[in-house]
Amino acid sequence: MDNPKTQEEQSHDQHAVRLQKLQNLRDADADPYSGNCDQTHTSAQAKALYEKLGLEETEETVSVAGRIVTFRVMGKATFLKIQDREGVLQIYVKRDEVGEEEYKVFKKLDLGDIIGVTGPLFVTKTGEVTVRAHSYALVCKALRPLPEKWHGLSDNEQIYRQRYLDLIVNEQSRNRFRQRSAIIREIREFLWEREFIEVETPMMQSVAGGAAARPFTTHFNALDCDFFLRIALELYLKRLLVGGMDRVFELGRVFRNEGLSRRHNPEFTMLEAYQAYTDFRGMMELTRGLIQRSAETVLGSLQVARPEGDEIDLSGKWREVSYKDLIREATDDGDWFSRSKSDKLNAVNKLGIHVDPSLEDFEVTNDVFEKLVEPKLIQPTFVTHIPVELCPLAKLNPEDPSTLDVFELCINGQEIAPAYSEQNDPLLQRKMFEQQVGEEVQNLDNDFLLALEHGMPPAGGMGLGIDRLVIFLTGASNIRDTILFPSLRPG
RNA sequence: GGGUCGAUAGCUCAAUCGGUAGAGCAGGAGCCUUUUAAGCUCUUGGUUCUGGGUUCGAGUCCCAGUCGGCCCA
Repeated sequence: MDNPKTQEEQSHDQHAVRLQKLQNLRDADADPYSGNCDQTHTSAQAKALYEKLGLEETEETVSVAGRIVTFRVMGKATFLKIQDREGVLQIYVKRDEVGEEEYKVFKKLDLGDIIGVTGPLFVTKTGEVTVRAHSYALVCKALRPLPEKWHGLSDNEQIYRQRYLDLIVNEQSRNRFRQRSAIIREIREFLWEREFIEVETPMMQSVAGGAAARPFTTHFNALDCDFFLRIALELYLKRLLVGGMDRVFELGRVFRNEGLSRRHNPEFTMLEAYQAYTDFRGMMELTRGLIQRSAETVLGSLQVARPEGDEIDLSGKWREVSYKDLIREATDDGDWFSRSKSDKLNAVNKLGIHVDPSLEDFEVTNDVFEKLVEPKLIQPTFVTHIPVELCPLAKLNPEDPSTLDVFELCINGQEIAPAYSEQNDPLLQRKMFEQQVGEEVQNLDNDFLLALEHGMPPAGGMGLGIDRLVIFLTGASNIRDTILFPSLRPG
């Protein structure tokens, strides 16, 4: 069945060699895609079983399954390792145990093939728990070779475009996405325990409100009109507050038609939670508890390591400081907020940052915040008393109506979670929306304002950027390392 | 969008001043019945991202483009 000449000619072309191997199997009536195999134990369970029995060799038989990641033929015996969702397990195959003919076929297996193996456990003389194969079954022939076993896959582009290869080969990446899942699970558990209910609201909206960002546009054929992908969850969740859902949250994708960077992906995952009869102070407790719980469960610690070397300490209460104090400190100017815009621009240049002179006064200050303050807020910090211009959806601070009853939580040099005492005065809300004319595509959501007029209970609301939370909890250096399939130009 | 760096075998990477494109792993043919990045012998494998240009000669220099990384907006 082998044609040595053909194989020799094609030995450089691994795809062709594997196609030939597949054909040989089919010719022998052994289609590797038609069957399945048992999995009584995962790799970790098999090892645990052996530890529990504590025997040098046991007759306990296990069936395991996974992808072949190493394959060492030593003549009439072979060691190989299979990888399943929990890790890697060694398999030992002896010619004398599986039979001469079977062993010949077995040796044609390739790295990347998926097999099932049944046999008893033993430990090798170097101490590794191993399955002594009584039988095996090829259940999927891989036609493409795996990336290199030692260096793995390091080409960024291939990692993102062919994430499956990254996941097969790079354990760190595998772990990071498991952690992401665990974090999200903890967030849900935390909110469910506090009697929040989870909802789903429209992703396609005729008015994309709730934030200042440019939306993606799409066309709704049946209605023959343009729709927008949502940029925030806020306005629909507040409608649900009006509807009597006093504790409500949504965890889902939002879309912002803006640039890509180390910290921005156009589609990203947001949590928003709203709780009636509390305010932004209540949200402070909620947000802190939620992040502490995630860190504790997923990392087992409230001290989070950073790639930069230092640690983030999430324990205890977190620092609270007003926006204005931070600005005065960063500009070393106690009278910053009484200066004219041109004075501010002059001062900003001296601080060594570039600011667009056509910006509004408050935007100049906010640029200072984003460029000089935020990057330095490594330890968790609730920034409070944010200027009224920056958000039209929050209640004014009673003592200083030029600021809002809100906080912006910064950790790891990034803003990660804003929270408000939600504005529920329908007339004032309308006025604040109307003053926002200069903002990017932020049309007036009249339907939302109508809902407010029916009465929304006083409430605290918070939003949490899940990707950014995952960045710092997992020590990733880039948002793309926390998103399985980040946005890329079509290749 | 601007700046900058990069793209070489399936993967990870070399290639001096512009002078015959190499290695390790993977692959192929063998040896090897407890290996650990197994080992040993032999061996296949290239549109050097694409398209132009300079040159006797281009992976290398120049121009344009594609994709990606980083920094900035």
